[in-house]
Amino acid sequence: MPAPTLNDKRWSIDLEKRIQEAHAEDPQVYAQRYAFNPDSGKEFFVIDTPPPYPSGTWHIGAVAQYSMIDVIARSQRLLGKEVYFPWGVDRNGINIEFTVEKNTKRKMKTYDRAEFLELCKTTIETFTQAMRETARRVGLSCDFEREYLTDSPEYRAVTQSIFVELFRNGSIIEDLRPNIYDPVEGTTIADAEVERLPRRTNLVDVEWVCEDGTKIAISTTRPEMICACGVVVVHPDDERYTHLVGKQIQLPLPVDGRETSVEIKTHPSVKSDFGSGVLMVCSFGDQNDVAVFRELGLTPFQAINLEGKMTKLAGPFAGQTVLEARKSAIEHLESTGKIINIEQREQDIPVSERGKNPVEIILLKEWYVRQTHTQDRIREHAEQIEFHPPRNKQFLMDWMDNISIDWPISRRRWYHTEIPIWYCDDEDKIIVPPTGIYVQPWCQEPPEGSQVLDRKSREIIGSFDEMKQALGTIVGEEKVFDTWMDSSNSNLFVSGYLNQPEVFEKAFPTALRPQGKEIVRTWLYYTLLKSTLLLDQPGFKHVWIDGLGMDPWGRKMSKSLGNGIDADSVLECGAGGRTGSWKVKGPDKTVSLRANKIGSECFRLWKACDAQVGDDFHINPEEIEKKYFGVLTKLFNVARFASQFEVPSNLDDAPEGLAVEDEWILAEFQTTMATVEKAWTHLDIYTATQALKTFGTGILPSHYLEMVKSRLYDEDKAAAWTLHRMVRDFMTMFTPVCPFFTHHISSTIYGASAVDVDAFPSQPYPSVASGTARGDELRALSASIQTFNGDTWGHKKEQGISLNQPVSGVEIPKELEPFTAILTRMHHLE
RNA sequence: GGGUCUGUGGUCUAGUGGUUAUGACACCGCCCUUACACGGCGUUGAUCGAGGGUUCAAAUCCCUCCAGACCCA
Repeated sequence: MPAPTLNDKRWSIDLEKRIQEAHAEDPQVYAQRYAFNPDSGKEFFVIDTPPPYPSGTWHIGAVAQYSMIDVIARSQRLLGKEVYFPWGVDRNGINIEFTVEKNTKRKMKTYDRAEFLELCKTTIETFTQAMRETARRVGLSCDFEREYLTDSPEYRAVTQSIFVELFRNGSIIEDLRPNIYDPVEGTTIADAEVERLPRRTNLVDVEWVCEDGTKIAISTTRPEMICACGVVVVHPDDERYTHLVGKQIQLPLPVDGRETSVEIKTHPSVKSDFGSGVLMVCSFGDQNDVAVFRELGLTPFQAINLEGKMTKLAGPFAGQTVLEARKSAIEHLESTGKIINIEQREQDIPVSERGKNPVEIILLKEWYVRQTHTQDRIREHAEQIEFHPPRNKQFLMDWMDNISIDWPISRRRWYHTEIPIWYCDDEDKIIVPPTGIYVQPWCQEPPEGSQVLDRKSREIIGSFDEMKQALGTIVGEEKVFDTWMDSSNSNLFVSGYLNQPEVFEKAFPTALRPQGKEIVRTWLYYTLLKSTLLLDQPGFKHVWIDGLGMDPWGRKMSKSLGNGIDADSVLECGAGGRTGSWKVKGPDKTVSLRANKIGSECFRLWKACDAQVGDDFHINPEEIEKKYFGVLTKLFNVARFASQFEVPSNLDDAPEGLAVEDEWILAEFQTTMATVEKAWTHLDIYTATQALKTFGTGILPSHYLEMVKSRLYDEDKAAAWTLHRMVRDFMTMFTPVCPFFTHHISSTIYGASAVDVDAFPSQPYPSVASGTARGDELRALSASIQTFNGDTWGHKKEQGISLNQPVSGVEIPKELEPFTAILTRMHHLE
């Protein structure tokens, strides 16, 4: 018997790692395979990959999602596209600031700004390195050479230039408006960054007295805000209070610097059945207050300052923090006998997503991206984008329906992109840098080429270099951008906006935005907003929105629940014979999970096969191994079996004299090929992988191989050609899912790697293709063949005959008459 | 409190009006058969979350409820 050219007895994690290391060894070879080559003449397929944020370990769910983006990248290369699969790292933001504060036990604002920035940079670099390694380990075919960092001067320059462009076209404005503010971290935040946490609070019923002496109770959880009360409102239909509307009502607490009573008005937002049905509206206790103030045209009071302390307005409580003032206010009300009732209540209060601090609404002069005026236009653009799965488009639409205010983009933090503006003495002129130059206005003068603009009209007045002397003292902006202001440029950046105009021409709208569904309202929405405001175009051709990685019981993985699974431990499971074990907190008790071998190929196969895009997926290493490692073993062995037979010198053209079973399996194979090609074209990973798995572990080995074994041993040329042609093309089609597996097999047996193929394999035997009479006729026999084989194996078993022993009394059905010879030989019928 | 999505054997999953509901894993039974025992073959096992409705016909469409996830107030 000839020896197989595939030496390894079976697929293993050590083999996987050997192949992987060899793959990355030569940067030239790597670049040849995976780097973006804009001059290739092929159609572009630019992927706007989600630049991960380095913070310790990379979430296994995100790694799984990322590996599917890689499947898309590789499948598009296979379909002949020039793929740009960038590797970017998102490094701006408050997270790294928190990490540094925690590590050094010092608040950011106690540092020298430059010193703090340096600390952030070195800290984030160590996290970034770990992430690069995981990315390679899971087999991402990114263009690592061109790595981009969102905190690099190049990236930040693009953000700043886009800001200037948007400012000049009127999409960005500065204004004094109520903003959501985190007093602990000292910064404005956007609506999208607010979350809600349950807290116990006191609901206090306070007695207020009307000018006519009527006493009414008003319930509030925020008595300290009474000093900012601008109006007391009741529902217009609430007959209990009709007679009081228009009257003045006395504030129950002392105040300083404002009138001591307010008018009673009506407003439809009041819930008559809540408490007494009377509501005090303060600037600003919550978002509803903001809306009422705006609708009634009231002048807001500033009760809380930037440190989160009460202003002069609060009279005796001025200078206290919000919480202290709340306590003092209750004590004061109690001592004057104005408290009717206090009850403890569970309430969801708004906190900042990053710092978990209760937020306040404060009037601040900030920069905004205008968005309320352009929602319909974004919707029109979204209509032109293909969503995968289509239903996840709803997340975007729902969020857009909720948008009622502009997007505040300025932040009072440091490790972010600086707002590129200098203000002149006269307050009428501002200075902006030239396009493509990164500036830090808090510590730099405007660079050469900067321009002076009119602050109101946005017109260019002249060049800074010429006007310098006349401008007097200039002050650089200290504030920075919201990180989403950077992230929402990612598709522009990777498509070559500003830096490579000739590439951008062909690359935009960006082919694909893959992302998780939890950041639809931020990353996806803001990116679409930008492309609408800047270019009046949809940002993407396809948006691919995946579900979240959950624990084995379907719960979110989190540190506090103790149910996380480390990505590296799964990818390394089985390397060097080391098994993996995970202790995961389940709903009832801690469960110990064990697996012997997984690795990147098995992990990718699992994610590709186990869940449709968009569904949340459960991550259980035991299941990954049990369900999918065997598939790799099987496919490996089919290839190993094939490798012991000589590879025909001409694999492209079919030899004369194919047997009927060869034609039959080729008919089946070509149907699978058609399914796979269509699925890869439509970014449908699940269907492609399922089709390959079903064919490769089912009908091919169980029926065809068993049938033609004896012919192969007899050195039958037609059988060898059929088998080798199928194995080669199978590996090619499968390469997006398991690149190292298929690379190894194809280059070992056929001398050419499947990962380098840049055209989908052609039909090996067109005369039995889908739609041909001959092909349909043969495929119609598949069920019969499988049934007949199953019955015959079952019959032998019943008779206690081993499979290689002759058996009598088995009838071959009429429709399988053409297969009589081969079936007789296969089952040793007599 | 509201919205969106999801709910199919023990586990995961296919199936968007039409025979007896797909497949995988697990379980159990049998088999070392010249690629593979990290394998092969086979048997169990689901009133398709619950209830109601539309229809000749419902896992599939509609309503109500329950559970979970995500988002929002």
